[in-house]
Formats: sequence, structure tokens, C-alpha cells
Amino acid sequence: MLKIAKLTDYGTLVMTTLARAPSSVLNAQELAARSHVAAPTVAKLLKLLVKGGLVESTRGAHGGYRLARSADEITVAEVVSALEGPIAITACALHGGGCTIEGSCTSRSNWRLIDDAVRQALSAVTLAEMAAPQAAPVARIKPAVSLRSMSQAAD
Amino acid sequence: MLKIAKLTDYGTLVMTTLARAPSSVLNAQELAARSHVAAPTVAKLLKLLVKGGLVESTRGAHGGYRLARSADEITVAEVVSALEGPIAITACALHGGGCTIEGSCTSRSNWRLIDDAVRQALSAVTLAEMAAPQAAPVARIKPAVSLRSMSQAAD
DNA sequence: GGATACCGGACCGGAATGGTGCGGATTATA
DNA sequence: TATAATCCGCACCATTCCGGTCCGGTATCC
Repeated sequence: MLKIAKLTDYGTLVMTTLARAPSSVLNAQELAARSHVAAPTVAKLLKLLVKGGLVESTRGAHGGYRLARSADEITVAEVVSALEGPIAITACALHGGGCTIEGSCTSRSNWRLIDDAVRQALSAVTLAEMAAPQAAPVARIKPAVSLRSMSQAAD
Repeated sequence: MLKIAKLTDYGTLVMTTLARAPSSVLNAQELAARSHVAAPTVAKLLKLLVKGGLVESTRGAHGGYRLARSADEITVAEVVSALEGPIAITACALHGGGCTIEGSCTSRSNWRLIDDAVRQALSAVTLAEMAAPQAAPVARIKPAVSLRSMSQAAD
């Protein structure tokens, strides 16, 4: 179904929760309460997010987490990347090796284009926008493609 | 990693193979040989593709498969949908129920937008284009979004 | 009627995912 | 300094999903 992992979904929830308390330091438990995600899961998520450089942590008593950057500067693509690794629709979009049919694979470069389009779609939305009540106007993300009109070569 | 299933990847391979022989009827074995995908897997894929209405089958001796429509009229999105079900990035984008945090979930509608953008990206590429040697110019898929520039409401 | 080839299931092993727990390190507070 | 709070890193388990295989049945051509 081309869907992101459930954890990633939760991750954005936690991130938006964080985004709504810009100057506060919230601990994992508090975050869990506000985001309605199970506490252990939140803890796990936070670790990944810290490792990804999206969240900063303060250790010790009264420690907690806060966004590493302004919610305006963090895109959904970054969150997804931090939690699921590099965004790549096809398996061999990255490593290039291991494909037994590499030679006969003329579609690869075209997949790369699609891949790119998806990445752009995710990069287009910031945390601040996700955190917004939902005022996002429908026209926000562009149709993305007309492309058919500019086809040419093989026909 | 937001990646499509490997089967789907193979599926597009098979479809492009089919696209290169517009007026022929190829059986599963022949398709496997040309696409370099394991025969049983090809058979399985074909079943899904037939069910999805993308491929037509002819039974009996000298039977086989051919595209239900012109390669120009079949998009990658259709292939993905046929093999993986409706395209939905988030789990609850479809059923809407089962989410325990539905009430506090302000991000849902925004996810829908991203979802839509992805779908459009996949709809933008046809089988014919995937089958093409790879002449696809890089500009084929539009940047998809500038969106930031057209935001207005909350800012 | 026999051979070819699709059709629709069931089936199984392996991998990945979601979720949990524990010992350790770090810092604030008393 | 001692204690409590909190993050950190890892290992672990159960479940689900995915990729792949097989078989009996049916339709069509020779």
C-alpha cells in the first residue's frame, strides 16, 4: 500500500506535539500523555529522532526533549528519513548492486524520477504546517505533474 | 524507507515487458524469460494484474496475457494499486476507524494532502514511459511543490 | 480427447515490524 | 555527597507481513 510505517506516523504525532511547545522541555512521559502514544513507543521514537538530529535531549533530572530547529524548518521528509532511513521507493534506488537483472532494467532511471517526486512531496510540508489546526488549504501541494504533455521520444 | 513491495517492482517489470509487445499474446513462461523474474512469481503477479483490470488473459493452449489498454493509458499508480491495494501513506487514511487518538489527531487532513501528492506523482508516469529506453528527460516530473510560497493563512 | 496454459486457492518459511524491558550514564536537588 | 529523575543503548520477543511455491480445476486449441 505504499504506506509509511506506523511508527513513523506516531513519530510525526510526537513531533507535532513538540512543535506546539516550542520553548518547553518535555520528558518522554509527558510527550506520551499529550500525543496519546504509548510511553515506551514514544521513548523509542525519541531516540531515533535525536539520532537524526531533529530533536535535542537534556539528560538528568528535569531533562527532556525539544526540537532541534524551528518547526518551520523541519520537513516531514526529514522525520520520515530519521525514522525509516533514506526515502527510496524502489529497493535498488540506493545501493545499485544486488539486482540480478540490472542490465535489462531500463526502468530504473524512471523510478528515480518518481522517487524524487515523492521525496519532494514530503519535503513540501513542514512540521509547523502539520501542527496547525488544519488550516492547510487544499491547493497547498501542487498537482505535481502534467508531464504527459511533454512526452516525446518513443511513441 | 517508504518503499513499494518488491513484488510491485517486479510487477512493473512484467508490465513494461508486456508493453513492448503490444500486439502479441505472451504466456507466463515467456514473460518470465523476458523480464528475468522467476516464473512462479510472474504467474502470481499476472493474476493480480488481471484482477486489477490492467491485463487481459486468454485461456487454453496458446493462451497468454496482453495489456488491457494501451501502455500510454496505464499509469504506474494503477499498477501499484492493483498489486498493493489503494495508495495510502498513512494507515488510517482510508478506514478512518480504529485510531484511538482520532480526536486529537489534527495532522490527518494534512497527511491526506501529502498522500495525494504521492498519488499524483505515481499517476504522472505511464507504462509507455517506463518502457522507453530511458529517454525520460529529468524535467519530466515537476518539482511538485513550492507550496511554501503560496502559504497564507497561518504565518 | 489430449495437451497447453490460465485460475484460484492454500500453504510455508523467513524477514521485518511493533512493542517491551533492563542495566547504565548523566544531571538536578536536597 | 547521596538520591531521585531522566535519558541512553542494547537486547529481546511476539506478531504480522511478504516473497515464494504448489496443487487441483477449468478453458481452449489441435
